[in-house]
Amino acid sequence: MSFSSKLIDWYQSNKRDLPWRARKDPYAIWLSEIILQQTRIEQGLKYYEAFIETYPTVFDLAKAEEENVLKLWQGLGYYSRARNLHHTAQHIVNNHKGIFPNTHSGLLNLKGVGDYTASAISSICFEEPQAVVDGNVYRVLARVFGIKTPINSSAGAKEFKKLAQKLIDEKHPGEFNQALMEFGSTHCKPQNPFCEDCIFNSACVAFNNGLVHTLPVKTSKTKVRNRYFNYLVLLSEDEKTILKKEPEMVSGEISINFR
DNA sequence: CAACCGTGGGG
DNA sequence: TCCCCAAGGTT
Repeated sequence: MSFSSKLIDWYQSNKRDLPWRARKDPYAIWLSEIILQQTRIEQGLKYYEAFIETYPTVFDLAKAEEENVLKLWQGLGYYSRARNLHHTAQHIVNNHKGIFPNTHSGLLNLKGVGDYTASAISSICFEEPQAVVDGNVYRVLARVFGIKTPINSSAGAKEFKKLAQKLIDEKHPGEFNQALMEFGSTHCKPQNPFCEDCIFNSACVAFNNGLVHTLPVKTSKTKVRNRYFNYLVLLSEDEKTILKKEPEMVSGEISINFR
């Protein structure tokens, strides 16, 4: 049985009942995808409900005041998403008669829509086989296939997109994409994944080599941290610093000799 | 490609 | 308290 078949079978019986899964119209899917960018489903859920209720169609969103859109977005973070959302709704209404582009490349032209979101919309709404690669997909593929390429590198981005694209079920791309993300989100979790009860554990490279907690690999970016050091500087009567360097000084240690 | 954009939750 | 992570995109 293929990777995609096993995955989709798992999805059929394990998927959560989420409101946007009941529809395939690009407005609802686009709205949900923008809201869910870098946002947990539990957090985005209320906002999706509020937006779809307040602005049932792209026309309603387009004619809203930006101020009101931002007000409804309040608390979600990444506020440029809200401005782009409103801007794109007006663009769709004014230049495309309210009809969303129906291809991956067409969707990519919309503000706030990158490769991930264009792939999600085109696969879910138009059955275009474009693989999504989000944090969940990185994790699942890195573990199952034992990929050690850092996910936050350009090489990693290419490699994972290529693999996901190879694995995708071209007959059911939307289903496959959602299944892969759902699997990563609720089963192949970052911490304490359910490896003992996993459809891939006989083949999973990470599971069979003790790498589950090692993969995916992420290169640590140099993060700025405020550190406070206290120095004691001793001066002699003639303003000379009294400090003697130790030979063989260990990096990071400072030695001061008093005399 | 690094930096930046936000908030909430978990370890 | 601190760091990581979350259905990413833009500059």
